[in-house]
Amino acid sequence: MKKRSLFSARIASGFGEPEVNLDHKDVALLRELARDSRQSQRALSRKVGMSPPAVAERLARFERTGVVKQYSVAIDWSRLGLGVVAVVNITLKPDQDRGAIIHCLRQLPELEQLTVVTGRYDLTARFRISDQPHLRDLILDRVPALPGILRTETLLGLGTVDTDDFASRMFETYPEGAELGAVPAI
Amino acid sequence: MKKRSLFSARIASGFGEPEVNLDHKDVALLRELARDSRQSQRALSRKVGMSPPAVAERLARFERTGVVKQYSVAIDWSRLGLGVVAVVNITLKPDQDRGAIIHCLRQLPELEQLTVVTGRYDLTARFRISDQPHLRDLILDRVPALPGILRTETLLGLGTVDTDDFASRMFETYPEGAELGAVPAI
DNA sequence: CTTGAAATAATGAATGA
DNA sequence: TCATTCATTATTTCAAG
Repeated sequence: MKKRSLFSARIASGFGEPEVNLDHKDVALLRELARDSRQSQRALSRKVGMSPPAVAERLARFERTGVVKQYSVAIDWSRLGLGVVAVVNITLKPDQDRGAIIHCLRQLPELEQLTVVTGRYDLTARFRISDQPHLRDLILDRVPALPGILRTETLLGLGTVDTDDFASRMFETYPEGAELGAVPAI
Repeated sequence: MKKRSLFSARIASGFGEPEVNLDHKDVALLRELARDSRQSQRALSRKVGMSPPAVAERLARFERTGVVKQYSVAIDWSRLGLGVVAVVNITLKPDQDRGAIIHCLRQLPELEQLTVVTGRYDLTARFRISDQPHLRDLILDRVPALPGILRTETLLGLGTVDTDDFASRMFETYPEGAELGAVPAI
């Protein structure tokens, strides 16, 4: 079966920003950063077989080209009283301005993810909350109060797999010797 | 309006792990880490008004108590040829073992997020793909081939707001002087 | 990209609040 | 008990090859 090229170098057809080409050492570096972004350049240099200045230069290039948007931290929200996830599929009123409602939804601190979609719904929002009263307050009071929403459909999360480790897994799919840019056929 | 306590100290009702108590400096530290997790302990110590060893001790405590699961990196996937998101809502066959299908879905490298839910669907999956052929291969061939899936409903992503910055925004909602654990009423 | 020297940062012990 | 200072060790950065 033909392998699919994911990390190929091409220009994104006029929209957005140009794509970036990565070599094996870039992928190895990103894999290590995805695993632990706080390790030193020296530790990284040992793992990918380069000198520390070479690592520093590549990290700077990642930031310059925008491949790395930021170095962040994965929080266990259940330890901070925000262990409940609610997925809310939203249908907007016809001719509703998406920008306005998106702006309003962004004001809600519980919003974890908001995706504009085509299909059965117009938006899918993912909220992180603490408990039933919190859910009721959000779904029955605050979200319906927003202008332009025709109806919502709430799914209560029972557990999430793979929340934060897409990057780790994606870069780990490319072992040291593999052909760059090829996802193994499943 | 009553403020909702999010970061309160309590035991998570017998399930999961105990919750963790944070003070103002913890929140300030997590806010800085969410903004840039690669900055030095010195830089962190200056920003939160502590000595570097005190910062080191708190970072170690975050990891020990599990509040921080890992230090990660936010990738701009559109720069790597994975700029398209597809949300797939999945209904399982009755009496289907969730574990098996979840295990299969996890094998797909394109899976970015998988949430077990109650409501109209049984699972909602979020995939990251490159283009139309990739989407067709995934949605028409590989996902339906998985055992136990009754039907799927695909939403094509047109754009995502707030993918990675939930932590930043959540911790920024708690400014220096604010009462710990209170989300401002909207 | 690598090497080595200078600047900067992390770690741990001793100490004071 | 907790945070700070200081000395030691480690890392980052810069210049040169």
